[in-house]
Amino acid sequence: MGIKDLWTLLAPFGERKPLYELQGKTVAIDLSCWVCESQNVTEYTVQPRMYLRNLYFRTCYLLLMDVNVVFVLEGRAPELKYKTIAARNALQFKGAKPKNGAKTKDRSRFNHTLKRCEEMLSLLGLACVTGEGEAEALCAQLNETGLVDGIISQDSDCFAYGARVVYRNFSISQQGNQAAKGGSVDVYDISVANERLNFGRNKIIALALLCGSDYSDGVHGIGKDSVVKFFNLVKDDEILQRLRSWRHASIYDDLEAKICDKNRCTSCGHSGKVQAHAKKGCIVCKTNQGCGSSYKNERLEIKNELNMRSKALLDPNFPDENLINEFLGQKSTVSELDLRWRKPDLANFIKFTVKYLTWEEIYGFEKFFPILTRWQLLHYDQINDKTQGIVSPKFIKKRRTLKGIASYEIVWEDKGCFSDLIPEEQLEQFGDLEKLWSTVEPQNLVERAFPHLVQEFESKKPKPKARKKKCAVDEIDGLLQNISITMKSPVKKKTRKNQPHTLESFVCKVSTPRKGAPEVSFDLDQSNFGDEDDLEVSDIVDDIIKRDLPTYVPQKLAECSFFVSEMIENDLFEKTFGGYFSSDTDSNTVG
DNA sequence: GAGCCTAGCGTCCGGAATTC
DNA sequence: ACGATGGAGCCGCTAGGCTC
DNA sequence: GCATCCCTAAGCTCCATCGT
DNA sequence: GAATTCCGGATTAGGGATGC
Repeated sequence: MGIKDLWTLLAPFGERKPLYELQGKTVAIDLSCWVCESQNVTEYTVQPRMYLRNLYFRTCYLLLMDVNVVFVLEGRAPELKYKTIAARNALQFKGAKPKNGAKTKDRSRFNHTLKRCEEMLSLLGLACVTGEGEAEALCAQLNETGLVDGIISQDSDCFAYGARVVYRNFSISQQGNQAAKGGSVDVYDISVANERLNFGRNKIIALALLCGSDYSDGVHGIGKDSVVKFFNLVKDDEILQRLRSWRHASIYDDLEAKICDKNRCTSCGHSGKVQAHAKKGCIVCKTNQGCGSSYKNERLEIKNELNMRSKALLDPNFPDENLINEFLGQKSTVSELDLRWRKPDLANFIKFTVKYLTWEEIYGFEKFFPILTRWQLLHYDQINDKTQGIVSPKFIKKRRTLKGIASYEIVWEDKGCFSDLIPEEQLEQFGDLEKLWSTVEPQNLVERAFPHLVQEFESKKPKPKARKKKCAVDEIDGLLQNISITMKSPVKKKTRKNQPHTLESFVCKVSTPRKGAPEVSFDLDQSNFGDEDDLEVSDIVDDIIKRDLPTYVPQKLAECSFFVSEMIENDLFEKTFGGYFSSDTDSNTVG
């Protein structure tokens, strides 16, 4: 699809990005690309309207992500493209033969498909734009004139039509390497390619002429490598004139004669044979043996261009001016776009999906309801008639966080617009009607549209208890004043899950009575400790180092083998308690 | 390609690899 | 009466297999 | 009854129960 | 070179099985 090998050449400039990068942007969508893509997924007979289903979910995704979308439909196909269209028809409707009389090379059937898409999009409140020619041509024009930030398309033709940014391989799938971010897209910015390789729109058209595109087969025997080599010699704005000059310019005859001249050295380009220059040198190069090699590359480049030229001129129409005009000619003039998102039509959408997607009414409602509520949140202040076709927020149920976005779960109620939409038995089967009427919306939108609801919800909700201040090590000093060491049985108390490493908990642990060991317990005023105390042995030791403890404290601690071994391991015991013990005492106690 | 359904995880820390 | 505790249920996210 | 070893889980919130 | 992201290993608490 598009210009042969162009995506390969542009690949180094493409970047896989998460879809949220499109947030706030305006994008033109080549609708036919999405339709073709979906139809290629499954056999037409298995799922004839996959394109509608995927179009719906993709569009919803973009709308809920705050992307302004402009769908562009195909106009009249250029004659140049009839051959491609016939081939595409065969592929798209595989398994379902066209009805009697249907032409295989026109778009009547495909246009019918696009019309159905347009109908569904209009139920979503979105307008489509139809160009006079190819959709990608209009998309590119919108992009070139700055009316949209980029184009979602699979078709590399866009660049030949003048597109600046193309989003390719659009996917909202939660799977793959961008799963966590929810969908991804390849971003191609032609200005980057132009900047780095002087590879612009004219060269892309030249590539289409030489290698082939939807409009032509290109020149037989010419591939992207030789074309790229040739492109390196010519500036972007000179390339098309250069191709035109192939047929008439006499310079090519001279170059051909020069290349074929057997009395010209292929290394330096001067008179004489390369072997002779190698032995006796070149007079012009002023060498006695060998010669310069500056002509070597130039000769290869000239040969490459002459080779391409000879192949191209076998086609009497080369270069095809119709094709150049197709890409460069301005077909439609669009000076402004109506980007307004109109009110989604819930009732007719449900009828539409029952008819074309065989969805149950309640499923259609479930899928469409969040679109309607989002539209309401975005446009609430602009809705004049607040009774028709909208719902009212009943209350905020709870706070939610979706993909890191702080949100509220809102329960809505119908003011009588949507009764009888869903058959009673489906409602009964569904059960939880509050769930059916709930949506999750970003907090900022809810606060803007329904501040009273937020106020009500926040005032009802009990404020979380203020956490106690984290206890810094230097604050322990005061706390330790309250410690009194007594000889009594330790209080057996089940430790809390994820209990912090408090001095108390540590001492309790090491003082677990063993046979023959004196029992030690610390009475500590626990109330002054914070919830998040996170003291480890090193913290405790640091603290002990800082102050003068009564002699008996380290002595008691020294009796705790666990504590001592920890400290020895960390080379802390000597530093800390060196002053309290003689070496004899040490050797008796430690170990 | 995208949704649906089901099942399972949910500690911290530090170094290596990758990206900017 | 109040706070601590434990447990059930839920939440947010990810993954895999299947269906539309 | 206690110590030791080995294995596994590690989210949050609400609510009922229990002890002080 | 700094910042960020991943991933494997470490840490901690708790529970169960086993042995003394």
